[in-house]
Amino acid sequence: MTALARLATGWYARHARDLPWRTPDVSAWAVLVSEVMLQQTPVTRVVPVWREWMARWPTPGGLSAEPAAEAIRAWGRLGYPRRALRLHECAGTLMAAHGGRVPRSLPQLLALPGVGDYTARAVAAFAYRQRHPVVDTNVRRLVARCVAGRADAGPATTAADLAATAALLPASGPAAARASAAFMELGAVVCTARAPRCEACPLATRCAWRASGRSLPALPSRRPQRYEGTDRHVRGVLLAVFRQASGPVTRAALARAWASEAQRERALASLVADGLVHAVGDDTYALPTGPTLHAI
DNA sequence: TACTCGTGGTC
DNA sequence: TGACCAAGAGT
Repeated sequence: MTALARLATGWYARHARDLPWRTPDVSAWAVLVSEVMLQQTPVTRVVPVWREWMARWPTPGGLSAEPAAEAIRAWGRLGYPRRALRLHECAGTLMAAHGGRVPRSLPQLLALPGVGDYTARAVAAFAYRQRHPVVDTNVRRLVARCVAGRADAGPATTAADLAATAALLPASGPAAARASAAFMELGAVVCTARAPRCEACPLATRCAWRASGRSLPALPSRRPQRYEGTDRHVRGVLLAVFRQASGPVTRAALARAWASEAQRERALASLVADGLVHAVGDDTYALPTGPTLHAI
């Protein structure tokens, strides 16, 4: 085992947050749902929604048997609601092609809706204890600092990221999975983007970035981050109307939620294009009702 | 590759 | 106060 993995794993055993999807007996389905919910969404907001989903849909069969609208409603305000739709599709794929179980191989996981490179590796490692590098934004930053001595990682995940992380992992699957969880946790709570807590870091004595004097991170790109008034905002406002309605929603109801007609129509069209909303009449729309597997 | 896609907390 | 950003995926 590499020294970094040993130090990180030891720290993790003492300081890891007590997150419900880390309980030893959680199913691969529960891990998969947690990973999708955690995509670009903070842990504190995911926890209560994940608990609700697991209580309601402990297996993919339960979710796939319900209309997609229920997944969208139960998604609440986690953001990026296409993830709820993909998770519902994913449950259907698991039932249709995998016997209701989450597959174990990376290629099969990658083929699932809503599962990309990160999530496939996270499920293989955390649910099945396989030895795959799990590279998220936290790990990339940790490795960039500790190993490469840079203030932050480059713009995109590359084969180099995977190779650099794989080189840190212990030989056995379970130990590698623990090390990956430890690296992610360190990046999330200690080696943070803005205010790293090097005094609390178990890797500090071996960190190239710290040894070289902690050069400042590059200035953030100047892409506008404004949310108020964007099309994304309008989509959120309109979809909230659909979530709260028990049935179909009229154009008039949407007009009450957002005044600008051009922007409202543009947002509605994009929701329809994404499959989050369907037209059910001339001036009426609703969350998607299908497909359900069967009507018992 | 670069862009789109929500939401709410933080400093 | 408002810019930044938090376990990415899909196109």
